[in-house]
Amino acid sequence: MPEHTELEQELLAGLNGPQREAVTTTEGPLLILAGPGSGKTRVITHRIAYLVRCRGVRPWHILAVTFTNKAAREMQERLEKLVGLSEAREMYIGTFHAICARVLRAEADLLAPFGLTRSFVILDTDDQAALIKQALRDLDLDEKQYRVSLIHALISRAKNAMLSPYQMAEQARRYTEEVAARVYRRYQQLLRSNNSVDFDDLLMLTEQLWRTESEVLARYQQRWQYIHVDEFQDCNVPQYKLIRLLGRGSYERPGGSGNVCVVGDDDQMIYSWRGASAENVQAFERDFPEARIILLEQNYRSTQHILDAAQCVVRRNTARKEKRLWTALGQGEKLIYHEAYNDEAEGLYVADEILKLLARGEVAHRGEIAVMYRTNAQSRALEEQFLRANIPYKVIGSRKFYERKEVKDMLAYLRLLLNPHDDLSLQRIINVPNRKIGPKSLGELQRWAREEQLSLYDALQRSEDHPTLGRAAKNALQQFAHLLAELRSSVAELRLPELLDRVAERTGYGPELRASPEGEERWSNILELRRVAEDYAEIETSLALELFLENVALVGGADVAQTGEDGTLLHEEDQDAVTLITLHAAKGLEFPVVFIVGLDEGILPHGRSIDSPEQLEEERRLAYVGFTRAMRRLYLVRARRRSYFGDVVYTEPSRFLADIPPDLFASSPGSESRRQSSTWERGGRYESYDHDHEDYGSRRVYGGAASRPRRSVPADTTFTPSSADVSSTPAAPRFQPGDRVLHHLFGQGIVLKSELESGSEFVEVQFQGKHGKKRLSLDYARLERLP
DNA sequence: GCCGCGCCCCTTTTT
DNA sequence: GGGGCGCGGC
Ligand SMILES: Nc1ncnc2c1ncn2[C@@H]1O[C@H](COP(=O)(O)OP(=O)(O)OP(=O)(O)O)[C@@H](O)[C@H]1O
Repeated sequence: MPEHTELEQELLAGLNGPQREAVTTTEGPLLILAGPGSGKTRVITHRIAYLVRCRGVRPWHILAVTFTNKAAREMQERLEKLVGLSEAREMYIGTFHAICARVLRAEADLLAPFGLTRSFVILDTDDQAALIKQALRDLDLDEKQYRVSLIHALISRAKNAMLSPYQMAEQARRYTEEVAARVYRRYQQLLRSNNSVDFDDLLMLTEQLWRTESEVLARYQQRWQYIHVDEFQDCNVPQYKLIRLLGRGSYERPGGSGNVCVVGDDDQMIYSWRGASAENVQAFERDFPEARIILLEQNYRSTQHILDAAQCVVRRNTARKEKRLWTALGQGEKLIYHEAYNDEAEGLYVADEILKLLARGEVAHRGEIAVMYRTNAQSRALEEQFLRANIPYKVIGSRKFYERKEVKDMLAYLRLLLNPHDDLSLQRIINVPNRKIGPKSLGELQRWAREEQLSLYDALQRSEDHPTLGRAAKNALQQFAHLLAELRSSVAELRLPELLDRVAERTGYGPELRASPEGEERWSNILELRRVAEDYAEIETSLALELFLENVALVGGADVAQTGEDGTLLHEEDQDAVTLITLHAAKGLEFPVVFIVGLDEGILPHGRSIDSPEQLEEERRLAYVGFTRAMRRLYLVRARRRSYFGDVVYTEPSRFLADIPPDLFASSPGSESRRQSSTWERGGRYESYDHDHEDYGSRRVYGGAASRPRRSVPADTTFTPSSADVSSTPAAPRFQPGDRVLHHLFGQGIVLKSELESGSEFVEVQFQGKHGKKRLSLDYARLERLP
């Protein structure tokens, strides 16, 4: 078939030898171990495209698993480009948790033994904590002594090791763990009586279902015949077991296609705290002994200086296999190191530098820039400066929006409509807005519900029969019961966005917020939530509710972008923005320009990891992951003082800086920041030139250890950007006025105009229906041309 | 029953 | 810098 060869040529054209081998080895297990930027993810996407377009594999037989939502979205987008929207939509691409949620929901009939029904809800972190707290109270344990966060972490660790409460108690190595095992038991009871699951349950229950129900497993083995796992090094035990079951069946009942392609890099293993372990690679080799192993050695992402620096940091880890990694992209620019006076100045420096990059045209779009940090808390200092400098940015993985009270309240209503036995949500909103059902009435109702073995919802419906509650309380409860029943019946009548409207209006929550000026912002948040719900308007409402709530729980909603001026929330595709992201979430991504901030002892490596050699190695890998995200320019930034929980703390430079040979650094760009640049004196003493010269001499310097190899001055040459660095973008517009287009959210539309602006194409599209006219950047918007 | 104040702890990292 | 929680005043 000649088209085949042509297609094949096209797909294989952008691949090197070993990559081609990986892509065309479509049958049997495949293990790809390779360093960053070597095209592992590219192999997965091209392999999938090859399967579908050259080997005639139907797209619904394809499964691709990622670890973060962002990675799943990126892969979906890459595949849409390679195989087209309609085919890509038929594949299953998602995180383990999302896949498990989908499986469990689909197998609703078999959930009864687990104490769940189809309408189970996935609890977010806060709700999980609330249940732990409840469990502690039920067991008469002191919350001060047994901190919720600690107990929660211990329970989660046990669940990820697939231990039952009983097994956890047996294996307890300290008293706290024994107590946690008791809490675990109660916590599971509470979860189930709420008809709810936590994140760990999703994995464990699916594994259990597949392991015990062989016909069910067989169906999924039939369905997903080509399995791909990205970032395999971060698999934990239940996740690996899922892959094994799907690809090879259980020891007792072998099965599955055996077509399992896993790709990973042990130097990028950064989730061992979540149960990831290098043992999974060994397990894979044991369980799939015939696996073809392919190594990739050429890095296509970064320039040599960046790679060198990254490898110098990770090379200090013991017990790692050295991998060859080279780039043909040339030496490239040197790294830029900057030391700021404090964390505020750190943010200011980054913001300034970004403005300069844009002004000089060294970077065409803000989207080419990412700022990475170790802890989420570090984003605030950056955000403040970005707001001041009017730099649009987006914080990836920020859950802030979904943590707002009004948003949580609305979501609690929605969850209750789906799953009336969600006592947690009912408790939350029974008196929101105020309907005179205070803690006393609620407490009495709960006590009674427990006594009568009713869910809170059923108890509410029958509150007339309550023996002791007074008339006023009963009236209030009855009225609320009717309200809920009425809202529940409107699920059948309304689309999801309209359902949200009805909830807001009928509960009186909307009117209350709109009535006061203070409520205005909160009301606009509810409108924002409604906007997210609009994506589900076309789907049958009860299914839409399920999907919407699942998405909120697992994805934490859209990545939130914020404009400079007014702080309004905008969605990702709406504008060109700088990315703010944790090092963890950045794994698998790449950006032309990367800033890593907080290269301080205590931050990176994090203070909690400093005492343990294993954890310190993980910090090193984290730095490695961060460095290797950069394509052509890498900034390493730190602050000498930092506010920590309010008070000021002096920091020392990260020990990782000392691992980088000084000749890989350029000086700070520009003359005015040269004043701020810092240097190490010959004696290893650290000295700074900006602001003041107060003597902090008693503080120790540079990693604190005199024995540390000391750095000399990073060469103090002026930084000159090379013209080759300016990224090139197409000179001709892709769309013309009159073109018919399809957008994944807004549907069909007609291009009104198209213009090129600093190398990016912007189109104005008139969409059909309520979306109306929109201006989109083609750098972000996914637009398909329609014939 | 509501609200405001002050105290405490908190921070890894993600689903 | 901030969120949760308990206490005390209205
Ligand atoms: N053969 C190739 N020719 C040109 N570009 C390539 C080739 N292989 C990979 N690339 C490019 O290199 C970059 C890195 O690829 P990719 O993200 O797949 O690497 P990776 O191994 O998954 O990296 P990481 O481990 O850091 O996630 C991408 O921009 C990709 O398009």
